[in-house]
Amino acid sequence: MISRNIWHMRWNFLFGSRGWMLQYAAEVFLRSISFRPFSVKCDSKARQPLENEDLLNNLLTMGVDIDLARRRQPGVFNRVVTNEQELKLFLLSKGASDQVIGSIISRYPRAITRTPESLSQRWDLWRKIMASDLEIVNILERSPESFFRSSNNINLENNIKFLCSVGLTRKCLCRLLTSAPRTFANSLNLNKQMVEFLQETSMSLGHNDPTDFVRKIISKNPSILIQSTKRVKTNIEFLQSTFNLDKGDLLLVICGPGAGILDLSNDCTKRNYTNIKKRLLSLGCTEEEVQKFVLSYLNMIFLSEKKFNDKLDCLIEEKISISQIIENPRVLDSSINTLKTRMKELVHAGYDLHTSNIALLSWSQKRYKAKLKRVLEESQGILQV
DNA sequence: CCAACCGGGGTCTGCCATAGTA
DNA sequence: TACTATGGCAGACCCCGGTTGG
Repeated sequence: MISRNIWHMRWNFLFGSRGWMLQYAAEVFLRSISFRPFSVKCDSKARQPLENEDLLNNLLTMGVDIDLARRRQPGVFNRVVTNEQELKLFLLSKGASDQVIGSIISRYPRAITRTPESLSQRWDLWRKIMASDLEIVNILERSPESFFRSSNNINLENNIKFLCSVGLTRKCLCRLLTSAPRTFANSLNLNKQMVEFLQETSMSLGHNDPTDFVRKIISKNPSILIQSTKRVKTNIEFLQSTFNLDKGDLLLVICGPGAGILDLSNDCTKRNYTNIKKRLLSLGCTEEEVQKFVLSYLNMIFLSEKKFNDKLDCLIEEKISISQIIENPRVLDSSINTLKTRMKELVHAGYDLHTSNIALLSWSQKRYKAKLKRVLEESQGILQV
C-alpha cells in the first residue's frame, strides 16, 4: 500500500490528475487494441476498467505472470486493497529470491491479500515444525497454495496440536510438512475425519492399538492425510478383494508395503492392476501367479500401463523369460533407462541374461558396478585361457 | 566375499467445484 | 453476487544400502 501511494504521487506529480486520466485512457485503449487487434468494437464488459492499475504495475515489476495469475484467481485483481509490497518484503526477509516471489504470486495470487501480521504468525507456526526459514521457502516455492490458501491460523495451530496428540514425532511432522504441506491447510475436522477413519478401519480389522496403527500408516505414507477417505477406503477394499487377504494380512499390508498405493486415484489403481493382469495372463501366467507376483511387490501398481508394458517389453527383448521376471519383481523397480543400459552392458560383458540371475538389474548403482566389474574380469579371464 | 531380503528416502501439485460469506 | 475458503480430484517410481546367511 505504501508504494501504491508513492505511485499515485508520482503520477500526479508527472501528469497532474488530468494527465493521469489521459494516461489511463491511453492504457485502456492500448490494451484493447493489443488484446484484440482486429476488433473494432470494444467490449467494455470483458475488460473491467476498474482493475487496479497500480496493482498491475506492482505485479509487473515483481516479475509476476499477470495472465497466469488472472486466470487462476481473477477476483484478486478487483480488490481495492492488496499487500503485494508487504508480501514481497516479508518473503525477502525470509530469504526468498525475487524470482521465487514472482513465481509464488503468479501461481497463487491470493497470497497478496494476506496481511503481514497474519503471514508472520503463520510463518512462526510453520517454524515450530521446520528448523529453518530456508526449508519453508523451498516448500513455498514448490507449493505456494499450501501456505497461502487459508489465513486461519487458529486452525493451523489446532492442526499441529492434533497431529502431536496423535503421537507423531517431530521428524514425522517435518516430513509431513515437507512432502504433504496441504495437510496443515486442511481443516482440523478433515484431518480428524481421516484419523478416525483409519482408527476405525484398524479396529474393525482387529488391531489392538489403533493409535499405533495410525502413527505407523502416516509415517509410512505422509500423504495420506491429503487424500479423501473415499479414495483410501476404496483402495483398502481393492487390496482386500484383489488379494483375498484376511484381516491380519490386510493390516500388515496397509501399514507396510501397501501404504503408498492408498494414495492412487481409484481409477488408476484398477487400470494399472488390470493392465498388469492382462499382460501377464497373455504371457501364459495363471491368475494365481499374477496375484502372488503383484502382492510380492505392490509398488508395481504405481506403474502406468505404458511404463509397465515398456519395461516388460524391453526385458523380453533381451530374451528374459516371464518366469525370471516373476521371480524377481524388483527388476520392475528400475527405470527403463537403467534396465536398458545394464542389459546392454551385461550382454556386452558376456553375461547370459537368459540363464543367469537378473536380480542385479535392480541393485544399487554401487553394487551393480562392482558386479559388472567382476563379470568383465571373469570373461576376460576366460578369453585369455 | 557375495547375494538375498527387505525396508527406507525422496516426494505431491495445480486445478476445479461449491458452500459459505460479506 | 462476487469472492473466498475448503474439499476433492488426476496423475503416478527409482534408487540406496543395512542386515543376514551362505
